[in-house]
Amino acid sequence: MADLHLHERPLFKDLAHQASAAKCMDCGARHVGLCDALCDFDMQTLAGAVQRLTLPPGKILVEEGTPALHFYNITAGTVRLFKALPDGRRQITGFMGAGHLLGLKVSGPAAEPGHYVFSAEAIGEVHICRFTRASLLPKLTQFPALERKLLDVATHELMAAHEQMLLLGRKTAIERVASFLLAWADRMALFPDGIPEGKLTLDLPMNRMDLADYLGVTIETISRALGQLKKRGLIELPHIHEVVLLAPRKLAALAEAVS
Amino acid sequence: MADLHLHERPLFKDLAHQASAAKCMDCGARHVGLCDALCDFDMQTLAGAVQRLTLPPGKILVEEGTPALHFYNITAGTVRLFKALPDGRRQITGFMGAGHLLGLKVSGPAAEPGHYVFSAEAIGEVHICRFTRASLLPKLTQFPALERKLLDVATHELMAAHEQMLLLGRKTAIERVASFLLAWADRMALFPDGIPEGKLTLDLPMNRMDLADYLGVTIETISRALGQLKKRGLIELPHIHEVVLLAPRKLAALAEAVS
DNA sequence: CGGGACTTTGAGCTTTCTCAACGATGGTGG
DNA sequence: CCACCATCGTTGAGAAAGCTCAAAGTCCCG
Repeated sequence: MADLHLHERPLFKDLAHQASAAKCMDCGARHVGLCDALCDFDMQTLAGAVQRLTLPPGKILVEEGTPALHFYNITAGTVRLFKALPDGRRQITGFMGAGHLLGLKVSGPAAEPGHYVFSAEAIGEVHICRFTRASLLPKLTQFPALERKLLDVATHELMAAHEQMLLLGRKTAIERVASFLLAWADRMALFPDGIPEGKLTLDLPMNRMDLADYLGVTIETISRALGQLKKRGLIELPHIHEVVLLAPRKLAALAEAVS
Repeated sequence: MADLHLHERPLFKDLAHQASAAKCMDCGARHVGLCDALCDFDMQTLAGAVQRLTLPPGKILVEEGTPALHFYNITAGTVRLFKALPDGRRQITGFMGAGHLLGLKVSGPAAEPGHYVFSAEAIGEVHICRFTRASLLPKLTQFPALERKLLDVATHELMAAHEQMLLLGRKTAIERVASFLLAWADRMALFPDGIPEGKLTLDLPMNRMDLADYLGVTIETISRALGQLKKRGLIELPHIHEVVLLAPRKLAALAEAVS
């Protein structure tokens, strides 16, 4: 509703500070992800268990049903999370960007091994920081602040998930697309003071197929809905991966079926 | 997939033990909800801030957008959680039963006041144990075990939410109903050793409208899907609020689109 | 026994999907 | 530098799943 624009926002946006010494200390996501909750001393001990990796487009990070061995902290790029049915139908459950932690949701209690309950693939090139679950989980009990942060993250994702259920269960195609564009703009921190009146440019790293599988429709429907929004003067599409919101407020009214 | 039947299960099922002294000590949900994580001593201090209430059918516990003042621990009955659009469309995001904690998801960081992001109503008569967020939140920092339990709960709900997204975004009406029946059976702890071969009776406290709004279809579609399942010999409908699963395995194959 | 709320069933309609063709775009090699 | 090719996106026409509207059937409760 009124605070739709709050939902998909990543929890941490301050990329400013930079340390300099060890692997973790000069990480771009140092003050973005949960690493912030580990004190510097402990960061040193964690750094030993950490791998920084660069993944090519399409690279599979996580496959549903495989043993959950790692956490992934995304430092650059975008990842799609999804679940699939045996006949190939796919539902993308979220897009994760810099500062997001991957691997929280596994079957069984959080403290036990378990298996991943989703798959994850890189969209475009992705930089991640990977560490074993075994190395982080003990830290949880040691640093309550870390657990608190994980709880905040989980709670936040839960709210976004419920908003998405409303979208998938009850919104029309065009409302879904409008809602997505606004949520994406908000997540990119483009709404510091609420939804603005004027125009606003968005970069969409994902392709139409991803969008379709995220919004529970087909690529043709995505294409037609975007066309419709363009025809109504609500957006422009300068490039395939770029959308200009011409009237964000009107888009919001459409997304929430106000009027 | 294979572990669909794991998802909707409440975390705690052992209703056996009974204490006897104070308000909390003889609570039926004492070893079911998160109270288990508070030591007995602290339970006493919490008991002072607790109200046990009995709610009539249809009673609104929580209204979306209002300040989040309380946590609710459900001790008996079933509650529907939902989000609604201004024009009245409604999406039920979950059904909560005995042992479930309500009020975790609010806007803003978990430690701040914030507002509820969902509404909640009693289905049938519901018994709850209500306490203020203000009284519980300090306990979080004090008892890390409590925070851990909340994290487990949130993680578990997140998995269920993602499973539901797959259902809402990609499954047909009949697959949705089949999936729901299995998830509900599992949640009622009827699958201790996986999905059985033989028949199995379920009580459905909610009406068709609730089912429809949970599964993202209309009541007519629910009715037709149940009729279809009956015609195929997969279920029986002795009463409106009772379903007999005649062939749970076949139902599971249908729910996951296997074959 | 009657009334209201809920459920089922039926008929026609709408939205979205499917299938197919066409168009754009970006990368590659000549 | 351009032409070609593969991939991705758009557009159109017909089909289908599910929705809407309407009527009849059930069930519960007083």
